[in-house]
Amino acid sequence: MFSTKGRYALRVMIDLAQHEGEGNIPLQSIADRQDISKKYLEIIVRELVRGGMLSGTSGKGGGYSLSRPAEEYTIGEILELMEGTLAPVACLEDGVDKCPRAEDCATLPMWKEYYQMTRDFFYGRKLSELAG
Amino acid sequence: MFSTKGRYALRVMIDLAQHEGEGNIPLQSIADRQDISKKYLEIIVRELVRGGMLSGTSGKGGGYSLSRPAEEYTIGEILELMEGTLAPVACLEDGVDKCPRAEDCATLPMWKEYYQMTRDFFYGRKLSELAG
DNA sequence: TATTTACCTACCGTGTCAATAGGTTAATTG
DNA sequence: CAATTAACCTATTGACACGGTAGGTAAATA
Repeated sequence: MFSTKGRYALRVMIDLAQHEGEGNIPLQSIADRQDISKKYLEIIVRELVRGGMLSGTSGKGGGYSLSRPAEEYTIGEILELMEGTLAPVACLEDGVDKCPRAEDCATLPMWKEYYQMTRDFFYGRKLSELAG
Repeated sequence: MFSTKGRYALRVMIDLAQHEGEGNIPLQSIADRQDISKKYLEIIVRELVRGGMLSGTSGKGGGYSLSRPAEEYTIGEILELMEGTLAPVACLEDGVDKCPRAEDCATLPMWKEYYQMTRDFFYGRKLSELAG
């Protein structure tokens, strides 16, 4: 189950995409539109900045703006940044099979297939599609 | 991310499917083969029994056995029983849209599509496929 | 200089996860 | 009947993440 962190991050990104070209967007206005506590959004936005998704400008006239055009973001990269991974099970994280039972695990192939399907799904969707 | 509860339950079900027709299988033997604490498996197995997946018999010669032939189980129903839901976001649980923003939510259609894909994936797989 | 806004650290209550401990009930076997 | 086997039940624990709040500092503009 995706956490609110991932879902809110997506909504912030969509909101910014919908205001593309309008310069810096103050977090307060995003919080108002999305009806999410600004304080909580600060945490989410900070991670987005650190992940290179957004850039923030301080001071009067400041706010946040997308680092790239909205068409150049995939939903997958945003979700993966916030959730840490899209893997359905821990033994698939990092692409490394660390489980000692991996060789004869009856379920691993299924998990791998599902993981691939999930990545295809979310990396195949652009931010601009959801914002439009 | 699927919890160990769901993953262990799957392994128990597969183990039982692999010993189909051998009568009651004591939990201890499953725990040994799967290298999982029997104590912890008790919790998982209890839920499987309550969900109608297994039946347990007490006493000497007792143990657990599948309630139906292995071909008649889907992976989806097992996972859903243990995890509560396969929904990727809370607002899709129970099939009820309780979110007040549902009407103009930019992400809801995507979550619905992913949910459907997930259900198709796991309900399209039989226990007997993984056990064989 | 005052205002605006991002940025930072810390904290907290709740809940779930994964697991352990220690017992009681039920059924079979000798 | 007694002993054994195995399911069944209740309670507890430590660790951790989630969702959110509080209060402050730094930077940039008017």
